[in-house]
Amino acid sequence: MPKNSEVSMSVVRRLPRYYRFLGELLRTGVERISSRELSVLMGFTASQIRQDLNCFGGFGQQGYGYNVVYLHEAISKILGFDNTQETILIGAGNLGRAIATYTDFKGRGFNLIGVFDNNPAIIGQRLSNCDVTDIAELEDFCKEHHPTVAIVCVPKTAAEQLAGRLVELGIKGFWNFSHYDISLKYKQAVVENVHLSDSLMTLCYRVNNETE
Amino acid sequence: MPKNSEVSMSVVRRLPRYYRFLGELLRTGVERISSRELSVLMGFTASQIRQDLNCFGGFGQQGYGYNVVYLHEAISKILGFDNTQETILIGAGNLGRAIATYTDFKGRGFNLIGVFDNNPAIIGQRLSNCDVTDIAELEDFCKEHHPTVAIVCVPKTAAEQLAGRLVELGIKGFWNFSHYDISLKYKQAVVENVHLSDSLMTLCYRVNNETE
DNA sequence: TAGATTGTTAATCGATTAACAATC
DNA sequence: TAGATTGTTAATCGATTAACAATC
Repeated sequence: MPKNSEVSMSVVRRLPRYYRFLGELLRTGVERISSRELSVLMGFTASQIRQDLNCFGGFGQQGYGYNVVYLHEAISKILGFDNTQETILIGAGNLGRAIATYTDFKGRGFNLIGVFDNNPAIIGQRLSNCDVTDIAELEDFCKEHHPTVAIVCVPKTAAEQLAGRLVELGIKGFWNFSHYDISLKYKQAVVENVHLSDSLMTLCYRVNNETE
Repeated sequence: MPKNSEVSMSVVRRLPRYYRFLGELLRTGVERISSRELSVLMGFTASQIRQDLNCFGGFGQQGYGYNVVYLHEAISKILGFDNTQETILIGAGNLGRAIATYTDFKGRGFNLIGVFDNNPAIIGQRLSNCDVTDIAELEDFCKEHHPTVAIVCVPKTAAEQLAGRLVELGIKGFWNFSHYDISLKYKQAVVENVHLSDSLMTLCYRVNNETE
């Protein structure tokens, strides 16, 4: 098995998709599947599937294919779902509330332990098993509970001010919904950006150019 | 200028980022910028920036660089913001409501004209200038107003049932928040997926493997 | 004019696909 | 054993970077 750091981002970003489709097969009661069959379901080439999986080890068997239960479990381990990250959410506006409510943190290796906001009208409300807390208490909270991941659902300017503070407090990973580019200044941080408006702009281009 | 269809997806997906950074420069009052300066701000190489922009035409001037106002406006045109797409939102749960409230549709070439749900408790509520309407009225509405884009904020199974119906009714573009893979069955549709849980799983992997 | 910076071609790099020997 | 399908190497394809002549 190659060292994980050698695995390219292209491959890593396909892992969740494998996990989703295998989960589906699992629920359907499918026992084994070949890279060929999986390629039809997922819209990848069989070659790519075998290549991708072999970055992490040999999970298949010649002449048989892949055992669905075993492969699903293996990918869950690779993604690191059994190593829980203590997580905080910053910003409990519309988007933050939707994220907190909608997301299955527990099943994905995260444990939401705190929600913060600066709006007095929101502070004190209950959200996904957490009391929305004044952002002023962020330092105290982190020193006590040592979260490693932060979900950033605040406007750009607020994110700009928060990022350094969060890195300082030991946050290693960011699920970033703001337009502030955390990675540019904090190179060591792991940042997954969800730029909704970028996605919408791309859709605009494509609707105008791909449908003729 | 090459035909748009020749422009690769990699380039298209960077356009919104250019637009965002140029908008920022615009607000800061910066008049001109070189690909070198922009590369430092954005974290792309200067070479890539020039290469990308030249897919759409020569917007710069040797020895000068790029005029910020002009380039910003040009990218807005390329993205197609001046050609408004009539848009409907399906699913007014937590996520749908956040999307409807949070998103600047008007500034991005979209016009939200209808919101649909099947939950009687939600139908009739007011959301982003629309009355939440019973999904049963989808056909009548589309035949009258001819929307071209649908935002899908419903669970996987509902999306699976809806997709064909929407394509049938003339929807060309999908902003898809569900885990149903619309493209697999409807090849002609333009689909932008926002797979939040995939993004979170990727973060899980990276936090576990990139921070040692 | 001299300096700067683009537009564009060529070189490099990485990712995907094809092919096939190994093996269940 | 024969058939199927993997793991893996080699070939192809596409995207990024480097270089530089054109030109403002």
